[in-house]
Amino acid sequence: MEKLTIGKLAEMAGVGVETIRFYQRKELLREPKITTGFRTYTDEDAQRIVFIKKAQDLGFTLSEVKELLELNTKPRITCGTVKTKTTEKIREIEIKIADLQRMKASLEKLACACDASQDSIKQYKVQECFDYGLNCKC
Amino acid sequence: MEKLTIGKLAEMAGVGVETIRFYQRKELLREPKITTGFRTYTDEDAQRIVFIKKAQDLGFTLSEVKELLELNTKPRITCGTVKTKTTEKIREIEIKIADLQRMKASLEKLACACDASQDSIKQYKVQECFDYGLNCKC
DNA sequence: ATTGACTCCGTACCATGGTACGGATGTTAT
DNA sequence: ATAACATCCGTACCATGGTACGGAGTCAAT
Repeated sequence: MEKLTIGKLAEMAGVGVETIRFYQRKELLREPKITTGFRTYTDEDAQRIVFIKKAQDLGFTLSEVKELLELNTKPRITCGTVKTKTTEKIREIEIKIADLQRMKASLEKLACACDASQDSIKQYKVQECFDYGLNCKC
Repeated sequence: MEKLTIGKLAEMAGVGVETIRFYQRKELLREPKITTGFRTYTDEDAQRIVFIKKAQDLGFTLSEVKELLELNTKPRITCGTVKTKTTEKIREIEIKIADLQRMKASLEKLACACDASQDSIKQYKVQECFDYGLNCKC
């Protein structure tokens, strides 16, 4: 297992040094003991950061990510606990997907309205274009 | 055209008074002259706020909404401009949906593994679940 | 042993999208 | 005319997710 300084870790994980310190303050990342003046990190820490970033990209907030990560680290975690948390997250994801699909549908109507009447739409204000798009039957 | 106080406007548009003042500071909303001690607003202001909220619901940030609204004041606004911005948003949303669907599939495997085996659960880490999916056969 | 790069640490600051406070002033109803 | 309420205005504050600063300590090489 490699020993990494905070700078190396940051580079490996593709984040800034300050971000790592921020995650430690937020308890998303362990704070290793200072063995020799500086802290030493491992590959696992890098993987954890990469995971945080990935989950974040998927629309999870840092506190949600923290919850997810706690599924691993909590002692005496039972199958039931994992399943409950996981199922909760699945529900949340489903809601997010539904929201995004609703947004997408509205935007598609808007885009379609723009296609439909190239000439006449030019006269419209943006608001009207939105209204037209949102009520458009295409 | 009705004369509205800020309170009436807020009520009409379904936002707080402070939100209106905030939008004015952000130049999303005009700041009407104080004719008689208080500012007077019109229906158009209400419609503008409603538009802002609508666009926000579609995933536009306030500065993106501002850009959209500025298309009105600029000459030769084309539907194409709106369409380009809209299409960009649609792409963003599609990517988010795809990511969430991948994540959901991974979490479903995890939940399934919880059902399948009580002993092996400790072997599974959330990260692995996200990264590679579980080796679960269910 | 000194330079230069890196780290440590607390703290301040940034953007986003608001929300709250509170004293002064204005309007409206009784 | 006086109470009751609304508005005005600057400013402070909130959460989220970081980013930057600066003095001090540490490490590794020349």
